[in-house]
Amino acid sequence: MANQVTWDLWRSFLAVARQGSLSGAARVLGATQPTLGRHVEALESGLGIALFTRSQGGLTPTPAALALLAQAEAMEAAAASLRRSADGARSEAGGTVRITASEIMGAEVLPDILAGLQEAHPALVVELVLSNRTDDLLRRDADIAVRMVRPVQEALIAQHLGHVDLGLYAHERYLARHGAPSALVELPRFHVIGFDRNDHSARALAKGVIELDRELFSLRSDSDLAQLAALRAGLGIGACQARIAARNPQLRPVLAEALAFKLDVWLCMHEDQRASRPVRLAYEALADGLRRWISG
Amino acid sequence: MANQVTWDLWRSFLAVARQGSLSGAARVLGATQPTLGRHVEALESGLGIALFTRSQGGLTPTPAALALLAQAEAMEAAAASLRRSADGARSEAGGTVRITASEIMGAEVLPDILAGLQEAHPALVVELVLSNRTDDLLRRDADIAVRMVRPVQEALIAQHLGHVDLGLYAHERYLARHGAPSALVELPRFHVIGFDRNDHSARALAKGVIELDRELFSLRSDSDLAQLAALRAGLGIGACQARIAARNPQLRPVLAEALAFKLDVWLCMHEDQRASRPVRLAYEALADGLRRWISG
DNA sequence: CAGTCGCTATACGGTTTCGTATGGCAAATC
DNA sequence: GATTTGCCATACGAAACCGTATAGCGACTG
Repeated sequence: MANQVTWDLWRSFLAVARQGSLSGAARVLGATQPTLGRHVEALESGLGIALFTRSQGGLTPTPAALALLAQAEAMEAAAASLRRSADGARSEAGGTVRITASEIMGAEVLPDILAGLQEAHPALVVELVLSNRTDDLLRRDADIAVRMVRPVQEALIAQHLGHVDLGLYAHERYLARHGAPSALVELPRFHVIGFDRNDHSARALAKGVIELDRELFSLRSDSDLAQLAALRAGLGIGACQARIAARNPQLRPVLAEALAFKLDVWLCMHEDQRASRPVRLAYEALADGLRRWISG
Repeated sequence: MANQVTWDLWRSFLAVARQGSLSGAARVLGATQPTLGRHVEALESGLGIALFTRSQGGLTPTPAALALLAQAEAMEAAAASLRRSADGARSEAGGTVRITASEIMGAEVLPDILAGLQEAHPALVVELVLSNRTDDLLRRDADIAVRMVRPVQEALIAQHLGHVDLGLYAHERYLARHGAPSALVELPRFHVIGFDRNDHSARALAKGVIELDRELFSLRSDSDLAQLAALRAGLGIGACQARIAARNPQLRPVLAEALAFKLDVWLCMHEDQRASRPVRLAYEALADGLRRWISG
């Protein structure tokens, strides 16, 4: 009853909630099922609330536990961040750095840059998180973020690297079969590849340039990579970075004079991580590589 | 050597780093000095790095430890947030809610609103953090934030409540002695109260309206409350919310027709906390009270 | 329908961890 | 200059914790 709620109990709580069973959590944490059972019991008694309903098949989180889950994950992210930083401080050359970027940047642009980084510093381990969420950094899910919007948080070091040009493209096979629109108003008669329900990237992309309506698209996907793959496969007309399109000569610009966006490229990291050598190395490599990518 | 780095070790690390001694940390955590010594030892051996240099007077953090400190604090904030949420889920009426706001709002506007909340829900405990930093919420240093800028993070629930009017004011005693400026260009000849080194609020306040130069001010303070106090004491001309100025009839508007700002008022909370009853109660009370304050 | 699998709950012995007590050291104090 | 204070380091007994083993239950399978 008067038991202390130690931080470790939260780790056990998180594992049990994720695995759905004491046994599963025990396997993940390298402990045993009775131990996890005791931890959950201690946490429940320390907090004074029920966290799981026990059944023979496992443990089901109560609504109260579900409400705590996201915050426990934030705590876990902080612990993981601490571990990465400490590992980076230990060895002179090694360490792990966790980078988040948009799907497109992460899959199409960063690999080349990271390959060079890996070659220059073989002991460096890079973790790459592809996500369009912009709050990975503040949740400490990552050390460095490549973003297309200007970050506003004061605790971040942010650097504007320039901008990439975007435009509409289509595979030459598609254009040979369906022709090409000669004006924006013709677009609805073609197969347009666009977002499904996530209008976030679209909002950032087309600030008042054009009214992007979900209904316009004949192929919808919230995965930018799926959109790019569809574009390459000749399914229709879609948006793409000019430099990425240039790598595939079969992709031809569409309505290039009528429609052109640009996206700013920002590189961000935590102020705290300034002293971390692996993070600094990766940051420099990304800044250098992205600048080179931007300028061609 | 092959020891596990448990989450609790970070709590001990944080306490030792803060207190500067094992004994002091032991007092804070309710443990004993040998235990804290063992924890630090285990953490250092688990991470493979030295965290403190021992001396007879206490323990001094190494640079590596200092680099980890901010992240450990983030972890602590997450743990505290978990505890608040759990406490709120336990009792039907009670719980603790942590609110952050700017100094001015927190000292001049919120107390009245919170008094009403306290009266309606006596078991509710309110923690008020006055800070102009905008990242308190994401670091989980608070549950609810009253901010004057639009938050951009997706994980936040944000509500625009309206805007407050700002203008320049001065005490009638000051005006009687020094007169009042009749145009903006005359302002440098008067005593102007403004910020010291923190130009953040100024940037948000005067977006292109007027070039605010630090040299313009004859009284400089980064504390908004100190600025307000100086204004009330008749030290010179300074910016103030119109409704706050109206409560003190001796404060007279200066250059009201030439200079008028407005600040948006936003109320934010974490998505995660939607299920938390005390947070929701405080959120509703703040939304209601602030709207009333804004509309007069 | 018997058999297997996966889970939780409980009892018990071993190990880890903690707290108490003590020694030693440096700095401040009377 | 003796004394007190505050600190870390170490040794030892006690308490808490963990893991092993087992029983019991339900669901799925052949």
